[in-house]
Amino acid sequence: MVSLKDIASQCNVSVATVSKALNDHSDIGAETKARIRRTAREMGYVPNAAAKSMKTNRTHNLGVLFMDDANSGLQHDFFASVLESFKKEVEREGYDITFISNDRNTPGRTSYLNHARYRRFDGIIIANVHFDDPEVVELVKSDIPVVTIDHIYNDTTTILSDNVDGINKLVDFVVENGHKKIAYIHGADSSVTRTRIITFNKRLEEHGITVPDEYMRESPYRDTHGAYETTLELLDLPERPTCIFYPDDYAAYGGMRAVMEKGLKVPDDVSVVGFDGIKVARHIRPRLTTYRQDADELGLQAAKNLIDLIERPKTTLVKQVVVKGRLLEGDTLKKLN
Amino acid sequence: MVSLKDIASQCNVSVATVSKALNDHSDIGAETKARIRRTAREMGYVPNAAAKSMKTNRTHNLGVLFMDDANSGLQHDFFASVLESFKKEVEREGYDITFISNDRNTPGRTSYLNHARYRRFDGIIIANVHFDDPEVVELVKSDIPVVTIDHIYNDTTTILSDNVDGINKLVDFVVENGHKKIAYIHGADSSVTRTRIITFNKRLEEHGITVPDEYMRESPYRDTHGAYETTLELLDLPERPTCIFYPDDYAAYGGMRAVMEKGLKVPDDVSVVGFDGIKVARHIRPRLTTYRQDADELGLQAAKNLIDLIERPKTTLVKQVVVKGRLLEGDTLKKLN
DNA sequence: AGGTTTCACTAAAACGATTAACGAAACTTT
DNA sequence: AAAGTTTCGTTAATCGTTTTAGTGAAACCT
Repeated sequence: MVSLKDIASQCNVSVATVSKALNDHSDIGAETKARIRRTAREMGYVPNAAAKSMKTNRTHNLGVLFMDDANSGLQHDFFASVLESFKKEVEREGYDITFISNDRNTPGRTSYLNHARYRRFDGIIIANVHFDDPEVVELVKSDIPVVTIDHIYNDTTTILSDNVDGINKLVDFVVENGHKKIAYIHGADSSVTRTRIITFNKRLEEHGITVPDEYMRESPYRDTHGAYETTLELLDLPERPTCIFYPDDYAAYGGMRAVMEKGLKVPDDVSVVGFDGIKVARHIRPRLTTYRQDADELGLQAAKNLIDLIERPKTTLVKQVVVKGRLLEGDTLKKLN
Repeated sequence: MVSLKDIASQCNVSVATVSKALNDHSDIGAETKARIRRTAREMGYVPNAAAKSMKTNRTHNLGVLFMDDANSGLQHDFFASVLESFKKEVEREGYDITFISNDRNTPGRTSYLNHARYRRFDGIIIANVHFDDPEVVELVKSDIPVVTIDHIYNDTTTILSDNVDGINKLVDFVVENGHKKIAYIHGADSSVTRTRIITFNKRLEEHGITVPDEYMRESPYRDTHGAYETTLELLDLPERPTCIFYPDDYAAYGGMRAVMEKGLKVPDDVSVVGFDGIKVARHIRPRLTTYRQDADELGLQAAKNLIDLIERPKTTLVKQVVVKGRLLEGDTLKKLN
């Protein structure tokens, strides 16, 4: 590989001059600069990121921690979209992204934090992990700039979907369509789940509807089989709900399968409401009624905020950015009466 | 950050000794070694990947080029699975992965190759790109070890699905179910597409079935709308096909929508056959009849072969690894007669 | 006692860049 | 014309490692 030294000797100048010429410092003469740059191009010079980072203490490389223990990280349509959008934005700013390895049982692995230190990431984005994992907490508490998606820590910038808005919109829509017996299969406990449950109950109460305990069930996020089982339980209740909320779209498909296998129809017998707005759902009939989170905006905000934290630490505040989504009216909700 | 130098002065030994102790060289005494290692741990030492790579000429970082111009890279369920599997395997071997940025119109961007050189990737995996893009070709022709997924170059190791097996299995299955009027909406031209088309025609011929020209249509991969439109054309033919093959599962869903909007039923009026076996399809009814590519195995093979090329260049052959998938019998194929 | 091995460690160069400090012309001032 | 300013480069230190060659002391042999 051709280095500054090669260019220097080719041009009969010092290495320093070459460095300055290529970085457009003002103390190199115009034609010297031009000559050096031309030679660099002709020789096929490419800077060495490692060498550069040693001097500048900046790698222009961001760490991505993006995986739960179900390992559905990249295959999670919604988070893949967020990451895609994040990636696009940071690349525009000259950053690359590298995954923080997450396989907990590889021999010789180190903690997330040590991995991040080893690669000297300038910043880190965290999403879709166990946020109470001590290793994750350690990472968040470190001096490396961090942005989290969809989970609130103190002292950390967070980008999150407007879950309150989402649940409110869905509840309103369902109630407007005449539903009164509404069940909610919610995801496993987390700050997001709690927000959704509270909002769900509160909004229904405002509509004068109380939700019986047996209508509130827990089933993991993105677990179609769990949702399937839980839906069967709901359908066997003496007072069958007319509408079921799901923790996410995948779960909703599991639920719809249960409804169909019971010999019932969606939405004629049971209405179904998802959450997320996964892309593939737009191509499948019946179209799922759901709340589409704005993955692009989430990724964009994560990128912008992280880069601000890195490049302008003095003037950047830690904050929570809430991103609104929108109601997607599909064909899985029946208008009653 | 604590460096070798800090440990050295703490232990009253030279930097060289510390380096050797941590790397377990044989010429450091046992108790010195132990003392140094303990101190390193206590001081929270983490090696600096950049410094290390400068001396060793190895970054233990692999480049990933994984994006077509539709930017459906990460959101492509199938390729996300491949990448996930690839990632897991290389991490086991101590490698990280970094994306080669693909946004062609960011100011100051360099070619894929230059990006790869800048980061000094030890190797590169390429999938789902325009393989005839000059920049991709340049990358493949470079001296950096490369493995491609699903595209054959000379002199490059390729991991590919057994498209011949896939099409044969699907054709056999469809014919066994009594279909004779079989249309094929195939993807845009590529080595994979060509293989599939040739196999499709050949196998049907062996079954004594000739496919009229108007049954062969082209529509881009993963384009639900294109598939929708093309399906409408097929349904309007005087001799409507009884079964339609699609380039992939997404396209198949687009096609199914067209069938339904025509007031026809899948599979009663028109049977539908996909390709890929995307995960979400297992949760949606009707279940798509398709050929499930073994994404995990593809990723695993890509990882193993790439690492072999990097670590054992002398003894590793460039080769083509073919990975079989399996027929997924769903509910979208009707048994005729 | 002198010579040879072995052991445990150090010195120093090198990887490829950046940058503060310095210096020699050349050009302005007064 | 002496002094001050620009202008354009160079020198040398440095980032954190690895590695080759070398060193001195102890241990072994004869």
